Amino acid sequence: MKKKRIRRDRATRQAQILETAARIFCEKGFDKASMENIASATGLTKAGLYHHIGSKEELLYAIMAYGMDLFENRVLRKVRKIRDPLERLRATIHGHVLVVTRDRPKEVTVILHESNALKGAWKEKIDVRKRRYIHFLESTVRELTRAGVARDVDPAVAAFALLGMINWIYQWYRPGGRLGDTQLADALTEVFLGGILKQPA
Amino acid sequence: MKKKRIRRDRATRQAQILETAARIFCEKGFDKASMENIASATGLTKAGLYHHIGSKEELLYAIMAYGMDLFENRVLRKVRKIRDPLERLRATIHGHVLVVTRDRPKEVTVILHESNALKGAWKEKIDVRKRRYIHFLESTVRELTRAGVARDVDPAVAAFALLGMINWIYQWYRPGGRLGDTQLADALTEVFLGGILKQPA
DNA sequence: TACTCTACCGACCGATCGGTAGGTAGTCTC
DNA sequence: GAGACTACCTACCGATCGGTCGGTAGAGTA
Repeated sequence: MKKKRIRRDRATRQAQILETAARIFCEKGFDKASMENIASATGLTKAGLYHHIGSKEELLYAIMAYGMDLFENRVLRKVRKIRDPLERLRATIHGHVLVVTRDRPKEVTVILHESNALKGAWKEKIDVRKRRYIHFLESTVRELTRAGVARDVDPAVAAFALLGMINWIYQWYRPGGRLGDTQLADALTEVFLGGILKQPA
Repeated sequence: MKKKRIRRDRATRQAQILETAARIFCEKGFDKASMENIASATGLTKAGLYHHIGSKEELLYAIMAYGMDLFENRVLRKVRKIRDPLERLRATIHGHVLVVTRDRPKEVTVILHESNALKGAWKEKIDVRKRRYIHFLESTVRELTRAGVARDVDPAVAAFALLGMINWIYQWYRPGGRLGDTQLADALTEVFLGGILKQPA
């Protein structure tokens, strides 16, 4: 019996490949996931998969870029408009935590865990976007310090401390457990703001 | 011209292999580091390397176990004796940060980054030791809450927030930079304690 | 119907991997 | 000096990998 292969149009396959590859990279890690794994999970052969993508590394880049798009559209774009730095920081933490726990855990996990698998120009393009976010956090902290709301904390340390808290979540948090995602977001907001502000919120 | 091979005794080679392999796993990642890489960096052939170790995975386990030994001896063993929970927590944070930044960055990085490369019994043995540390942190936080010193924060969230801050350090901190390691330890202590205590220290 | 476009496949390639069998040459013991 | 021990090497194996080549079949167009 011959396997029935399904033909799809370009855009549909591209989306399906990104989704599937993100899942498999996330489960097995970039190096241990073979292109054959991804191809068959997509309902294609390896050669068929290569009709749509250029290389394994390009596929990884596409997943990361998609994850960054999502983060920037869903979090950064909205909070940049907020004038009050305290409210801006609150909204950022809340949004970031929810992206990590609820929206696109696979793409985010890949970004966090496989960043060293990317090289050269591709790595640089992702790193630039990460750095932009760090600077955004740092300058928000600086604003709070200048306004006398926050203690005189090193903005870089504060930014990386926050990033560490949030980016570590994927290592332990499992949705559907005892802790809800908004609860987690609130708790982390409280810890971080308590840590840098002069008086509790 | 024949290469002169150097003979060493068991213990010396073992230590040298662990050290070298930790460096290479750390630089290239577990999957991309080949046994040939490690062998030649040790001054051996691959077969010569296999005279000393059982498998690539066992080597990874040995590195992680060594890193955990170090952490437990240098941090946990000393702070467990401290009666006052606040002082105990302070000493733990300080010690943990210094292990990550100063003592054994390579072994620690391997533990943090390659934990999924281990499987079955080996993974479980490392995970048990990690979990013991988490429980230690949680119960210290619980003590502080019961004593009325800390706010009524979820001990698990607090523990993982702290772990996230500290374990993220290896992603961005470079020794010899603007920031000293004790400075960093103090700053993170301040942020975390400020985040969970009722009043600033 | 004939031509084109494109999504896809079967079969294959060279490279590299973790790991091993069997031998060799120093060193230690008596 | 004989024998045992052990640290190590040369040469090799089967498996798997990322990637490619030369097609093929179905849908769209004229």
